[in-house]
Amino acid sequence: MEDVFRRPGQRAGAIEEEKRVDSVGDHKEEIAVKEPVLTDWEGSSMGPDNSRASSSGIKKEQDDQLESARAEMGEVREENERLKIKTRRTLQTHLMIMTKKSKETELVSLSLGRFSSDSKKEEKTKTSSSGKEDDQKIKEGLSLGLECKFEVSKPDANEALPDPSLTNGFEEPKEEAGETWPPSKALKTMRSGEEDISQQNPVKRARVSVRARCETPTMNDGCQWRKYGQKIAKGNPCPRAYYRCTVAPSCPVRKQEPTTTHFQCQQPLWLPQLLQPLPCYCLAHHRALGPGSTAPSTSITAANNNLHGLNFYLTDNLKSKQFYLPHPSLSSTPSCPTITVDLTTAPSSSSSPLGRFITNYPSTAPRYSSTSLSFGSSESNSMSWGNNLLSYGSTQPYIKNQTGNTIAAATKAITADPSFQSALVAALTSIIGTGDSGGTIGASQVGGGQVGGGDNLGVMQKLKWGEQFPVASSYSESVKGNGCGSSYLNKSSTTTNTQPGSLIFLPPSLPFASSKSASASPAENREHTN
DNA sequence: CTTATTTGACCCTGT
DNA sequence: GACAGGGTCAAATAA
Repeated sequence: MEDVFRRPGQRAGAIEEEKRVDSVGDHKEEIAVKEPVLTDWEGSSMGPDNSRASSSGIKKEQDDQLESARAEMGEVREENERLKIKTRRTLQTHLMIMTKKSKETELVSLSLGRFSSDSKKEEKTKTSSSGKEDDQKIKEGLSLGLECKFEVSKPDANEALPDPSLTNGFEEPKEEAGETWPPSKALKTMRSGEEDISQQNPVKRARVSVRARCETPTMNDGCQWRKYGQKIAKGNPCPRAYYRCTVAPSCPVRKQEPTTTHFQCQQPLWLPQLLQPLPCYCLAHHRALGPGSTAPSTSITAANNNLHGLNFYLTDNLKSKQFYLPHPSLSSTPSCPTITVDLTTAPSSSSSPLGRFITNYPSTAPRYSSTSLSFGSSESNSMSWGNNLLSYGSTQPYIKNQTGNTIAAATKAITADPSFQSALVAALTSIIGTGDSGGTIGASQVGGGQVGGGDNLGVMQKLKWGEQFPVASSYSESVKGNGCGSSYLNKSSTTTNTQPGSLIFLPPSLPFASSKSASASPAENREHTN
């Protein structure tokens, strides 16, 4: 019986156990109540049979029995009390875990709601709603609006869950979401590749958690989108919505997104969610794109030099932009590596020299210590994450400030792992999206391609009209002729099958030279004919 | 009345 | 050339 109490299971089970504890207590109290009856019975039954025995002897015997029974009862009661306390503690622990989990879910769902295309409807709903609960919700929304944190904080590692099934339950939805979202053509391709990887390394998906303060009340990407079409993509139950930017009448920027966000509340915050609030590419476009402007050759460099943050350089011919991730931390559980980028603190003023990257690059490192991050060889295309929080520091055996490492090596390392590509892209996108820079990652250099800085449109167009990137080409198959860099940005997130929106820069009236043809897109044809 | 959204049809591209 | 699929247009509809 004690074993039952000393093996607390899940919450429901614990409650049940508490009931059982109570019932046991009742039972023992029952014993206590019955005790006199027993003695009465003994006395009554023994009375006539032991009439010859001395009454004092019988009394002694009864007293002994009574005392022993009482002593036993006391022990049982103590034990019962101990078990009750223990069960309560267990329940409290479960309750704390559940509360924490619910808070996480809240964060996720609320943050996800931010990029919902129906933000106006949400606002309407919120404002029209009444009642204390609704007010509370509104307050939550407002507070989130003032400081929106895209954060999925996993339970602390030291708070070990009593039952692993709790963790499993938390991780489960993402798989379901992946399954309920049949991928499109490109996704199939990507998934097939990823599934192969995931079969070999079943739990190596990187999760990016970005903590960022939002300067504006709404998590707006700065563009005003107008829906102009909707289409059901083959193999995708969710129709794809087409939006065009209406900031300017002639704005060529368009984007496409899945029309439903239902699934998003079912899963932790993965890359696609982070990518959904698209940064205002069009603003950069409006700023950067002038008549006769040319597309600069742009490149991105990921650098980490101070070991306390990530610095991303976006450089082009004219200028370079540096994006600093103040407090990135790479944590992981055995099932899910997590990259946490804390943007809530002020960036350091220290700038970094170009050309450093965070990683050493052992060519043959199949497995790493629990506190190290490293990149596997390109053959295995795998990246292993340790069990503990990964931080950049000089003490890390594989994470060193190595000036000798070239960017090529870094990009090679990144190229080796798609999840890290996605993570990096997501991080960069989030940063640039929240920052005031017009810089936009057109396509990630992490795949050996190019990235747009302030004048990213040229790169976008360059991407769109022809030049394929080693990574982008594999990720944006569905875009086909439109190898749009931003499409890659978003398509890259389709590795998790949530099919985020993609952004398309329609060809402006600029005579971009293209390796393909000048009429790569139907829209362009139409524009020319019209 | 204005503006935004929906939705069927059309066009283009790739196979 | 036929077909499939994606992207866009534009009339109809809703707010």
